[in-house]
Parts: sequence; C-alpha cells; structure tokens
Amino acid sequence: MKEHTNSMTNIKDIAHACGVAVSTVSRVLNNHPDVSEETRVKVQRAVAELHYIPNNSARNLVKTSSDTIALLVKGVNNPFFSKLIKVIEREITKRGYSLELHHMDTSEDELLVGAQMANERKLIGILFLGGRFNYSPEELALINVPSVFCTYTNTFGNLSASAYSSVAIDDKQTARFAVDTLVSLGHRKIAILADNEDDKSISELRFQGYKDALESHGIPFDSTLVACAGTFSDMGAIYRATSELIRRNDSFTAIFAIADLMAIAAIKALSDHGKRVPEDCSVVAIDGLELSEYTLPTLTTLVQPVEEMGLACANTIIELVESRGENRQFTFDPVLRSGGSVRRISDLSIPHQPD
Amino acid sequence: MKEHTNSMTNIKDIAHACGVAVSTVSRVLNNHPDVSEETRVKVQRAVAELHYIPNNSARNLVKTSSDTIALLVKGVNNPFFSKLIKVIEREITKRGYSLELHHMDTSEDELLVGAQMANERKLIGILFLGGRFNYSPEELALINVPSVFCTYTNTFGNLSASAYSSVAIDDKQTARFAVDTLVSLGHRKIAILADNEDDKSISELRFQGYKDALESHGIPFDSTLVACAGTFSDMGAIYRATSELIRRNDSFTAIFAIADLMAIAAIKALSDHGKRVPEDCSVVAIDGLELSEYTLPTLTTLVQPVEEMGLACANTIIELVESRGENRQFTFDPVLRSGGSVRRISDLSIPHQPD
DNA sequence: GCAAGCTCTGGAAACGTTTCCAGTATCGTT
DNA sequence: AACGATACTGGAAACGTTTCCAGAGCTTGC
Repeated sequence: MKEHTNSMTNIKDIAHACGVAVSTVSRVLNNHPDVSEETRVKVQRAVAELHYIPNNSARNLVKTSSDTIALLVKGVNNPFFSKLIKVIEREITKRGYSLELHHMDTSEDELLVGAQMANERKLIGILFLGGRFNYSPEELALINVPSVFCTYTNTFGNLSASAYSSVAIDDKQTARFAVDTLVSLGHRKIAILADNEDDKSISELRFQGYKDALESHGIPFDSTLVACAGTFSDMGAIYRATSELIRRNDSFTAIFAIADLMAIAAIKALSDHGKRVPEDCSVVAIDGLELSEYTLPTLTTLVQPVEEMGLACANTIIELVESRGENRQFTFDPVLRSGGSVRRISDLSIPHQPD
Repeated sequence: MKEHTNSMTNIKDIAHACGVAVSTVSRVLNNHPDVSEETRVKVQRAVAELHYIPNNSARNLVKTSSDTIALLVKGVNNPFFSKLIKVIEREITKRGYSLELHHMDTSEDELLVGAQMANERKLIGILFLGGRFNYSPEELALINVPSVFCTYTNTFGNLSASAYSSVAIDDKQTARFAVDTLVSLGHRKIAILADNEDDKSISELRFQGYKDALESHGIPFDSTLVACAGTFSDMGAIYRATSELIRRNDSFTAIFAIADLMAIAAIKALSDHGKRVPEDCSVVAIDGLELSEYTLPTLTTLVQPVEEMGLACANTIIELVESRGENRQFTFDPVLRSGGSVRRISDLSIPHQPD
C-alpha cells in the first residue's frame, strides 16, 4: 500500500554499492567457495544495509525450478490430517522450502491435479495425502517430480518398492489388532463401521484386517454387521449408517470404527437408540486424536504416531528433491490407548444398576 | 524422474511452429484483443498439441509479482479453522490464484512474518487468521501488500475503517448472547472458560461480553468463576483449568466456554468431578462445529457461518489484490444451535440459592 | 625466468515471459 | 490520389538472477 511503486534493491544495486560484479554478489549469496573473505564481508554488509531480498522468480527462472513443495490433500476433513499437515508444514518451512496446500474433492483425480501442477514448473515435489492407492506405473509416470504418498498403505499393489515412496501405518495389521482387542475381551459379535467396502483405499485395508481377525478367531463374517458410511468426515452420514446398522441387526456387542471421528458419531447413534457405551456396546477405533481423550466416554483407540509420520513425510520428500536417497516405504505401528469405550463381555451380562 | 532433462515446450517453440513471433503468441495466451481470429486459433491449436504450459517464474519475473496469496494461521488447532481454511483455499484456487499456507506459533509475530514474506515478492496478498488485533498504524504499514484479518474482531482499536480489512463475528455481542441464553434459563452463577483474560484477542472480547451480560442482568462479577486455560487448542490445559475452577468454586450452575473444543474438555472435567451436564451444570459455547452435534451431550453453541466467512475472506483479498474495492469490515452474526448441554435452572437437582 | 597452476573476479549469456515501439498492410475518407 | 486511421504483427528490451568462460594476478616448481 505504501512504497509499492518504488522498486526494491536488487543484486545490481549491491554490486554497484560494493564496486564488484553481480556475479560476485551472487557467489556470496549462494555461499560459493571462490570468493575472498574481504569481498565476502563487504558484500554481506551491503546486503544487510540495503535490506536486499533475493527475487525468487528470477532465481527460479534461471534454475528452471522453484522451492515449492505441494501438499495435495484429498477429501478428508479429519483432525488427524490437520495435525499431520501442521507437522509437515512446520518441517518443510524449517528446511527452507515453501509449502503449497491444495484440498481436493473425492471426485478429482489427485494424480492428474499433481501432474498439472508439476508441469507448471512451480513445484519441485508433491506430497499426496489421502485417496486411493492402486496406482498403475503409467499413472505414476504422469508425475515428473519426486513424490511421497502419506497415510496411504505401503503396499501399492504389485509395484516394486523402488517405484514410489510412502508413509503409513500398517492398516490391515492395525485393524486386526483393534478387533483382537475386542475379541480378547470376550466379544464375538463385532460390527464394523467403515468408509467404503471396496474403494481401494485405507478403508478397504482396514476392512480386510477386520475380516482376517474374525477368521483367525473362528468367528464367521456377518455382512449384516457391516456399516458403510461412504465417508470419513461427514458425521451425519456416519451417524445415519450406524443407525441403520442398529435397526438392521443390533445383536452386536462391539463396534470397530476405522476412525476416531466415526466412533464418536457412532457412540451418539448408539446412545440415541438406547444403547450405552460401554455397558451395552464396546467401541474401538483407529487414530488417537487428542479430542478422543475428552469425549464421554473416552475412546479406546489405536494412536497413530502423527509427529513421526509427519517428519517422515517431510524428510523423505526433501531427500528425494535434493536427489539424495532412494524411494522408501515407512510403516508405523500405532499403539493402543485405553479409554472408557470398551468393556469385558462378562461385565455385559451383569445388568446395569441405575444410580 | 523421466523426461526431467528434456526441456519443456516454451513460447518460442509455439511461435516457431506457427510461424509467428513470440509476442503474438503471448498476446493470444493473455487474451489481448489485437490479434486476428486466424492466428488466434492457429496458436491455440499449437498450444494444445504441444502441451504448452506457461512458466510462471518467467511470468512473475517480468510482471514483478506472483499469483500467490498467503494464509498465515496463528497458533490455533481448531476444527473451525480447518473448515475455514478449506473454504478459503477452495475459493482462492477457483479464482486462479495460489494459496500458500503457514502455521505460526503464538510466540511469532504474525506481522513480521507477513512482512518478510511480502518482501520476498512471492506474495500479492496476505490473509491473517487468528492472533491479536491491536495493531498500530506503524505495524500495519510493515505489510506492503493488501491484507485481510480473518476471524478477528472488526474493531481494531481506534484505527479508521479504511485502514484495514477484516472478517469476523461480533465477539462481544456473541458472548453476551450466550450468557443471556443461560440467564434466561434461570442461571445466575455462570462461570467462564476462556483463553486468556487480557491478551488483546478474541478471548478478551468474549470475556468482555460475558462481563457486560452479567452486568446488564445485575449479576455481580465473580473472579473466582473465571477459568483461563491460556490456549484455544490444548485440551489438556483446558481440562486442567476447568478442574481447578471446580476445586476453587463449584457453586456455578453453568459454564460459558468461548469455544466448542473448550466446552468438550470442560464437560469431561465436570464429569470426572461428578457433575453431570446438563443436570448439574449447563454449558454453552461459541463455534458450532459439526462435531458438537455428535458429542454426549450435544453442545448448545453459537454457530459461526464458516462458509460465508470464508467466502468473505477470499473475495475481499482478491478484490484488494486486483485493486478493485476499498478496505472493508465484515461482521457476521452467529445463530444459536440448541443441544443437550443446557437445562433450565428449575430442573436442576441442586436448588438455586438466592443471593 | 618461464610455464603451469592456483585464486579470485568480471563480463555476458541464458532462463521464458510481457510489453513497448515501430512497422506494414488494408481500408475508408476526402 | 493522398492521407490518416485501423488492425495486426514482429523485434527487442526488460525483469533479476545464476553460471559459464575467460582472464588477471599470484604463487610454485623446474
């Protein structure tokens, strides 16, 4: 609004002020070795005095690249993602890069959006957050900058490990563990609350883990105990899916919700149908939001190590961008946080005493 | 990773392919009028066939500006902000600009960070989200690009309305309304759960509204009923602040929490101290998160029109950036959403003691 | 004493655009 | 027939960097 017209000091001004060539100033700015100590301090002083700030556009133009890493977030409105984004953003910025954030609808193809952005040459790397995971080599080839897939499974179909980078928990194993926990408390009629049964996403893997767990305990899979909300984030839809499940078959004594937010909406639905948690129904989830420690009841949930995952994302993309290191897959193990939403089945037989 | 070396098609290639000058191609790309229909289609076809994508760095260099608007978010981990960010981001992107997101600690000075970014000339505008609001004209002058302050109060001390743009609810009035609601239900011993009593932020305004409401109803202000958590987002700290309040003075029959997340943590603390909501204590908050419709009990809260607010933010900054329109202050009115967290005082099991 | 090798420096090209300026052709008007 | 206006086009400068290349001045080794 003020000195907007007045052009800023540039590298030429510095050169002129010091009586050296622009190339020398450039060398000082980029910490090139071939410059005498004397000129170095002289230039540095001038830079400070004249409040010189490099023009990134010019720099990017000649270097034919920018310093911007994009974070493409797909269709999830989840506090877990918010936290993860924050961690990633902090780290990326700290390391001297810029982060550009883009949210996408589920309808958009994240790879196409990424390819488009990469082609505009405004990007040096892409972090994908959320979405599917069954990319073909051809699709992956669309992206001509380094990329990392975050909170995706680390099993990309039959792609070789050198073909992509990922940061994730072992979704299937984690789901198994959640169900195991319920079984070990005596539950056998366990419903699942998922996003979508067959959408090649996190949801499918967790669903698979649920089925595996049941099988390993000799519990027959019952499709009437499956509730699909078709979303991770729309609590209304999750609530309705749970209500429907209850109407359809309320014989279950426990629900495995594939996300904390789902569990919260489910508990509300149960409550509205006269089922108390954990007295009438246990609930276990995956995520480990801070929020879930403060709901009534508190959630028993598998905590994703969001801080470590964010760091892994940031470090990996930066390594790839700087052409150090190869593609890598990180797998993290969530840890169980016990809350008030589960109870041993034997306690269920004891009728609830009203206080 | 693949055609990375192979240089991309540029404007010169297009010019050569069409047998025209680069300036002509540029004119076509920028929709300048002075170009014949014949050449226009010829160039456009070549652009499509050769998959030409403009180099933004070069463009920004000559135009001495970028297409990037920054969103500086300060120290809040709130689903309300997440939603707002998403709305803003969608709109900014839709209008052809890029959004660069930065989270800051409460310790950082948002204006200094903004000024630094603006000076790097990577920015054409800044949206500030969260933080204080008592900026001096001198501080505001540090920012030499258009800016909008979001979810801040729209009363910037004694700055004239032409000096800044803002998008906010009327915090004081909203707090008043929340407290009025409780009073109208018969409550007189009303505690407040705030961020900080005197930090020149939203918190202070809502605190002021609380005091005003009490006064207008002839209820004496009781400082022992004030709980300050020192944060909007750290639920642990909010929980502890509430616990402390209960230990200090548990005579209150209602709590006004200045944010939904605070109310949720408070309800947990109340519950852990044997106080049921709403039977023993009513709770009302400000925010209107979707989440709050699914907690137990559901929250009675004043819903901020997040969609409209996000649009106002995006529209205003774009108008300012495009040098259309003057600084403006938007004030939105939250609407009450009734939940299960409040109850008329006569319903309370503990009889009300007249003072 | 001279070639060869360092260390440091300056000049200039290059990056891919936009935009100013000048120029040509066509056309209508006088 | 001359002229200006109009419609379009091309050439070239400019934006602010980085980097390549060449060269100047020293030192070193023979």
